[in-house]
Amino acid sequence: MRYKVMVIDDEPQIHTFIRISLAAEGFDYLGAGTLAEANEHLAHFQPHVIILDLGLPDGDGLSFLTQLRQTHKTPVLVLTARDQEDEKIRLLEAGANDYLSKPFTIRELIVRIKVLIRDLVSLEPVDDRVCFGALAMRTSTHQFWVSGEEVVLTKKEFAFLKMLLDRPGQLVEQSVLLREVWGQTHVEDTHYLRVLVSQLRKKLNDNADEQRVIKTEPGIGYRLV
Amino acid sequence: MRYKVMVIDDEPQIHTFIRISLAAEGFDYLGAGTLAEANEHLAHFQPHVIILDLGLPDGDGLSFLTQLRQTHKTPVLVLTARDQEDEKIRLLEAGANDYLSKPFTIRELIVRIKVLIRDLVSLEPVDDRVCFGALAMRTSTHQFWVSGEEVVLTKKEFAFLKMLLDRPGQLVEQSVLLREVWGQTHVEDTHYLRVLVSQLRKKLNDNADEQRVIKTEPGIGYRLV
DNA sequence: ACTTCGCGTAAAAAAAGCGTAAAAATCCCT
DNA sequence: AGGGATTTTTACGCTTTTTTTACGCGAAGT
Repeated sequence: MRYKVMVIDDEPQIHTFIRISLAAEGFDYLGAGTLAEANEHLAHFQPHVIILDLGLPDGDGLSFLTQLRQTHKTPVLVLTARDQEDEKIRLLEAGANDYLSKPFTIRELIVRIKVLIRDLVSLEPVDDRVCFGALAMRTSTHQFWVSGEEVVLTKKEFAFLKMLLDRPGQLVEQSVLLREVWGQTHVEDTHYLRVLVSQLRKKLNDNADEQRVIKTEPGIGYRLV
Repeated sequence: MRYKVMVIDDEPQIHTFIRISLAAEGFDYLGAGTLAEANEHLAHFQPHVIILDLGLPDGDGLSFLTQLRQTHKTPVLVLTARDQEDEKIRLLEAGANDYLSKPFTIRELIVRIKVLIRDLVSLEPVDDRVCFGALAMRTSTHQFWVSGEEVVLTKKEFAFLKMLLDRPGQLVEQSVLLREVWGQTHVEDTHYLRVLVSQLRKKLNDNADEQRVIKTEPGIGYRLV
């Protein structure tokens, strides 16, 4: 199992340092120079750990973190130039899992990454099957079942249902679904959701009146019941 | 749920500081001055988190940690006087989950304890149900109940009731409600409130004269009773 | 006693939101 | 490069929600 570490920083030097050290430890490296790029990588490669440097050109690290935590629990280690206590506390409370202020040694960074993987990543279940009522899903093989019958889903359909199944019974907001499935640029295109849900319900035979599995909360989002 | 934090240190001053701060956060404090004492507590009280200062009179912290990890996975935060990198790395690799070198502020210690609890101890999902009298509401699923019966609410109705339920029994001003539910542009459209409350009372059967749950404070706002 | 103010209610009008179908564009294979 | 599957766009009917409007009532003030 190779773990993927995403590094978000705008200094190429830092990237070089970290990349070499990560490789030496057997980790895969994913580089991002901007938050936009980071969001791209997040959707495509699903990193196991994120190293986030503050003070990026295209946005504020704290709000990136807050937004990330709405959908992901990926461990985040924050790097910062200033050693300011208030900031430290705000970030940790917003969901950061560790914090390192410059200057730091690369050795310490690597050890802390390894601690995050040891404590938070490697204990996740190996069998990634998720169930809810008559629905079942396995991410690793991209399979989906309704009452034991396999149903073939498209990429978007799968991503949508995964969002709901990862939060069984909970309401997931439209904007969250749109951002996760279609990307930041389509957070307001709610008609995508309507078309997809309609299609999905046809596939799942989920039109038995008033007892739908995918429940619409008008104006807010969807949830499973 | 009260979390138990064990502090292992031989300086009484540190104990005092930490004990007071832990109490303020709602955590239970367990003090140990020696490793022998720590082992006692461990067996009897099963703490959720351990704060371990190095350089204790009766033994070496590293071997304590190594031994602990053979049987327990209780999160450990290590405190140390020296900021020596080799030691840091050795400890983290031996199973410590976080590390803080002196001098540190008590605030940072507390925040890091809270992070350990959040990330490693309290993995159970939180139930965000809020109750007041016969009313109950769960934000995460957007559900609402009156005397156990679910009542379906619209977006505005839900937002309005959430404002009142978040401040149980307290008076909430009209302008506050309007700003929160309808936005800054409608802070003076008090007729919105009247229409919505009327409709809401119908839904909640809240017209039993003079004993309404949603109480009007004429000219000021609303509150729950 | 009359006016004024704010509240509650009802009903109509407007807006927003949903589900569906089908066409157009795009993607992704071989 | 072709062709089927997928995604995006577009349009429309329909329901629900929100906003507007109107009116009656009672309390407080003049």
